[in-house]
Amino acid sequence: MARPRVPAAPDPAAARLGPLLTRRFFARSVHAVAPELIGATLLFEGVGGVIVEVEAYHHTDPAAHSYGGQTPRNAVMFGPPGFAYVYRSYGIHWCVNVVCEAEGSASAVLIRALEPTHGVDAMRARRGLDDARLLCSGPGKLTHALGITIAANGLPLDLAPFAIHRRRAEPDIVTGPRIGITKAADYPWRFGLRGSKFLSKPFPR
DNA sequence: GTCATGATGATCT
DNA sequence: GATCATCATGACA
Repeated sequence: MARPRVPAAPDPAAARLGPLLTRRFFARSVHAVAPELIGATLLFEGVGGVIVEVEAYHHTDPAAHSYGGQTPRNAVMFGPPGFAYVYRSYGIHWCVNVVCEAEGSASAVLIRALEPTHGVDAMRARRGLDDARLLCSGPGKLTHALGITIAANGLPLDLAPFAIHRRRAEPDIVTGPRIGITKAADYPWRFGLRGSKFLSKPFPR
């Protein structure tokens, strides 16, 4: 069925930002940080939205980039928490992670989808799309929409151009298996905002 | 709606 | 040479 293409209006409630998340927030287990990022607002140069989908990658996890040890690509994951780890995916896209836990623990949360709330016109221009549901509904899409590239690799998340604001209310969170991986594909380390129209894929029910 | 496929480059064997 | 933490497109139902 061809649904009429109606761009979703930004949720006015989502625009009420909580305080900035500081490095201390990220200095905890990825399994604690990942679900708490759902509902937070990620901005890059003032453009972004509400985080509606993330995945946790722990250094003991065969699917994590850090699993095989430190390399030039994943070096930021081995550094202190509260910094951005950006890598190229499939030779084409950029993906952004937030480094968690402690220096050397090499654990991170992949930001997979946003509900666009800030700078939506800029995102539409970069992506060449109107439908807000498609602007940031995937890890490669959201970096394109926000203008995040390898230049952001290693930048602190609590200073410009990044800002992540704490959520105001406790969201209804769904969990499920992660997307697009072959190793450890059964770990339920994908977290999402239940019922969101801005997910990269629906959660299995 | 589902499914298959090509693009494209760093990393690793 | 194979493997990717992906996306857009086009065939088909």
